[in-house]
Amino acid sequence: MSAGAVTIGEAARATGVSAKMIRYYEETGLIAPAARTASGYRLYAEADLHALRFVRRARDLGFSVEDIRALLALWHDRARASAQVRTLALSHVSDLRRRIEALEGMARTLENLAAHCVGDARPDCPILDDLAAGPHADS
Amino acid sequence: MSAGAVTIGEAARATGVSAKMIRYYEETGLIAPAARTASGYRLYAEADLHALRFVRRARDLGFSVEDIRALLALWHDRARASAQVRTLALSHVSDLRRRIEALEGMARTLENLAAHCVGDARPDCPILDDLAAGPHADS
DNA sequence: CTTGACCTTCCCATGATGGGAAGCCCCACA
DNA sequence: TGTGGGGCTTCCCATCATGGGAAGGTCAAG
Repeated sequence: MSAGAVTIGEAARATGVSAKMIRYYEETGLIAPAARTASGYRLYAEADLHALRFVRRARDLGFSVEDIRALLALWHDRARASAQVRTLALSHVSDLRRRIEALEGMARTLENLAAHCVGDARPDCPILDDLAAGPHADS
Repeated sequence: MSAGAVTIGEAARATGVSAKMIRYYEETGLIAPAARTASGYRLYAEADLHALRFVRRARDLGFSVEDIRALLALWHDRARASAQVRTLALSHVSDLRRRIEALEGMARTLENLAAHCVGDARPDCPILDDLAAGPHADS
């Protein structure tokens, strides 16, 4: 099949995962230790690149490295139940939704405050007034 | 006026900022070094607590410590233009909105994938298939 | 005077990433 | 055959905001 193994720089270019991160993933056991040349260079075969692309895609979807560890295990487990994958994905979605709500709350509050701030050369500013009032119950 | 100064633990309780963080904020110059008792205990007067509550509120609204540094400066500057505060706040809002959009994209993608995954005992799983396909253009 | 709760400083860890130094390796070209 | 430049190796450090914990001093109540 294809030419065979490539070095870490080419693997990085081919997968969108930086060489730094490839080494880090190896060090933390997320991916298997790469094969090495006689002189110690890491070598990546097509299957390794495939795994790296998997990791990259999962990172793009916001999964933590720990989550990806689980996803990779499921990927490699041909006897997995798709329910497990689905559960993992949906629990990540609720996490995302929770974070989105938190950020939404902040954005809404700030937009409200900004809407009441004339924003001219005068010093009067409801935004600072709000901050100065300290921690709020919410919104 | 009020009873005077309190120790760091009471300040933490009174402001919702942990003692650890209070020391950190002092170390990094976000807040002024606290007064000290003869034996070296930090002491916080009402004005200090006010500043800490300001910081806490700003953190709750997602401002970075660096942003808060600017906000505190504006707060203390009685000649400030409210426009400056407003600009800072709105730029933070766009940052929040950008992050929200990124998370939304992830959540939507995962929900789509999950919707196509039967999630039973069988191994077939569009979620893993997607991940295995590697980095995507988007959505 | 003891006890327990508090304070001090100092160091370490997190998660995922990048920066950079020192030193080895490999290929192409002269 | 020698050399230059680019790529590889490992190792250490920084980020950002936060917490944990150890070793040791302090304070107030009993």
